[in-house]
Amino acid sequence: MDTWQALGRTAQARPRRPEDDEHLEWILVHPNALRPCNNRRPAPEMPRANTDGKALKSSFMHRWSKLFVPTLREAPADAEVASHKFLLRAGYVRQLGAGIYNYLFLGQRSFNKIIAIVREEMDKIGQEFYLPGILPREPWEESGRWGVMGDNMFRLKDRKGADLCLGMTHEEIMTSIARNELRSYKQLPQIWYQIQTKFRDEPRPKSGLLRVRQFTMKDSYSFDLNAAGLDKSFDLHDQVYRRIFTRCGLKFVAVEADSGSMGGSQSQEFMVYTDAGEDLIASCPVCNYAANLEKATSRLEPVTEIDPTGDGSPELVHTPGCAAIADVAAFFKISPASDIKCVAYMALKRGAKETWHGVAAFLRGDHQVNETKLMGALGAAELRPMVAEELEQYLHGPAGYLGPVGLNHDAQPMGDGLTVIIDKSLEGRKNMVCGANKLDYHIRNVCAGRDFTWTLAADIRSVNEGEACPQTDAHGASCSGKLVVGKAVEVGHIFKLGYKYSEAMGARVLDENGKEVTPIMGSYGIGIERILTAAIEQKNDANGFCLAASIAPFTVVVTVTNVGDQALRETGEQLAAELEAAGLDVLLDDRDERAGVKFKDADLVGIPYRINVGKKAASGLVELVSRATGQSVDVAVAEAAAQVKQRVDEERLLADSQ
RNA sequence: CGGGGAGUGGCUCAGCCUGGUAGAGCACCUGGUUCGGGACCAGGGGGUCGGAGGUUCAAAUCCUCUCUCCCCGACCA
Repeated sequence: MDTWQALGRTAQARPRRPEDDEHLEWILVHPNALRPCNNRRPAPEMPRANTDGKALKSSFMHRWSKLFVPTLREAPADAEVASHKFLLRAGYVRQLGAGIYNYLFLGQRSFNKIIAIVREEMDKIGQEFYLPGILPREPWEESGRWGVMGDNMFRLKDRKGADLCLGMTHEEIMTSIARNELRSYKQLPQIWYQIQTKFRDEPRPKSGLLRVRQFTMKDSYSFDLNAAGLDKSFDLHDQVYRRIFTRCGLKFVAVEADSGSMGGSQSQEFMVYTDAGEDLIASCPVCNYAANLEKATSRLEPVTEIDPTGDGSPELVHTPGCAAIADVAAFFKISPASDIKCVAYMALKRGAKETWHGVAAFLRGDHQVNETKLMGALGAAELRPMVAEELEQYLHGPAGYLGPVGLNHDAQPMGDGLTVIIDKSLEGRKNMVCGANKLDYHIRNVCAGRDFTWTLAADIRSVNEGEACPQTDAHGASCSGKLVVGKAVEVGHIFKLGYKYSEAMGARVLDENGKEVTPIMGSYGIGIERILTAAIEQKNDANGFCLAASIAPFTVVVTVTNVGDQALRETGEQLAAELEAAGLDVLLDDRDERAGVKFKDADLVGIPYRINVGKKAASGLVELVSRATGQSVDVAVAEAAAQVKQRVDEERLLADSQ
């Protein structure tokens, strides 16, 4: 109210002009325009009960004719994925640079609604903080991540030359607060969260808002006394995340995920299936198994070993020109499953200093290396293929003819010599074919363990679609399902971090025995714009997209088909006022445009309900159109508001019941 | 970072090969006719052709360098 009075006075200070009212109205409609940082708080509901005077009441209405909603008939050529095209066409966003976007009115409204849902749910389990986006170097040095983050971290210097970075995640900062403030087990558990801008200098921003360099994240961090406590915090987040995504109208799956460089034991991603996604998910249609391909396993059918030749001992065979698996298989008339494939890498180990180590990975000819798993098994930070000289140095052989027989390997991974790592599916295998580390030669009758050994055996392969589900039931019986692989986008991720940060940064509390202990941590993220993007990817058609009422910028648009007709205009105004009174976000399309233009625009921008005020209004009827189904029903003007309210309430009820 | 593509009014694009000083549709402004799925007529405004340098009497067009954006890959707590 202070704002309104102050503005009122300013406006009165000079002779009133007709446009003053309009301008005043504009500001009143947008109380946030005067807030310095409306990103931090959702648009507060205006205190409707406290409003006085007709002017204010009527000014509440959002009239399309007064708004800036720059819809585009055609999508800019730069946009490829559906969500990107539609966000641009619907006037939600405009691009400023690669992976950098302006949010316009509709985009920001939708955004604020998503944030409001996230906040409402997160407040049930945690406490909201707000940490800075610009961060000093020191905490990152303490955790060891100043170096690890590499070029993905935006770095800058202040005027004194001190190093700063733009926050890409906040484990360090939250942990520093915990270290400084938490003293006793009695203060645990704690769940602290924030909704804040993150910066990541992505090597390749892409797909509109799917991979960007500045985005908004809800990130939370839990501090518990012990593993059981962490399990609880993790489960709380799991439950709350499910509610958040459900309320936002997303169809999602929770999948097992790789922990990556975050460290930690368990991690779960919340994924939305869409071809625009960058992740591959393996899931079982029979049981509930679902995992990121970086993590997924499968049950392999036993391989029928081929018969040995000669006395069964390894035999050198001249195989000219057979460098590829397919050539070798054809030459020996065997299945690729009986061939041993070698993929040779140089692996980076990060410690006090960075060192590169030779690694030879062996697996079945018909399998593919999963580099995420491989790095995990090795404890490597990066991988790159060996070059020819390195192949010669470590394996003494040329590409295409590499094999495990006769290799000198280290006993421990990532030593000075060669690390030989085999996929578990090779253990116990017999009579296989492999390269001889000699141009144009292979060896047959090769048995794992007898003819070659290894530094370590691990699961380092990617599962293939159609392989058997790895799950077993309570009685130990195998699941009968076959895995299917689909593309998805990650909208949330929850991690059990363990002690990595609390230990590194020296956070300690006293337990009930007065003994110093390190709290155990979890970290949990939700990408706010990815919710919007995923929702659009999930529900769009030729005309535009459809958002759930919970996250749409407006719940209902009242389309006055012909504003030249005063009766229609008045009916529209009145109906919109009723919808407002019912607590719905209403947009009144009072533009002097042809009906077709307004219908197209309404469909484009994703508002879930539309009420057409047209010819039938004379007989007291309007049309209620659902964007999702396209279905239209005639309802009495007097009933329309209640009908929309009922549908929206049902949608919310449905979400709540899940 | 490797590979590919593109920069010409706000948007989509033509013109470039074969140099001669910029065009269409949509959008925008004015007037009129229209008015239920992106109307029509008439008139009008708006572009140093991403930037720099060069060749030439003359460059959107040819050459060199550079910047930006998009796609594939690498990468991606």
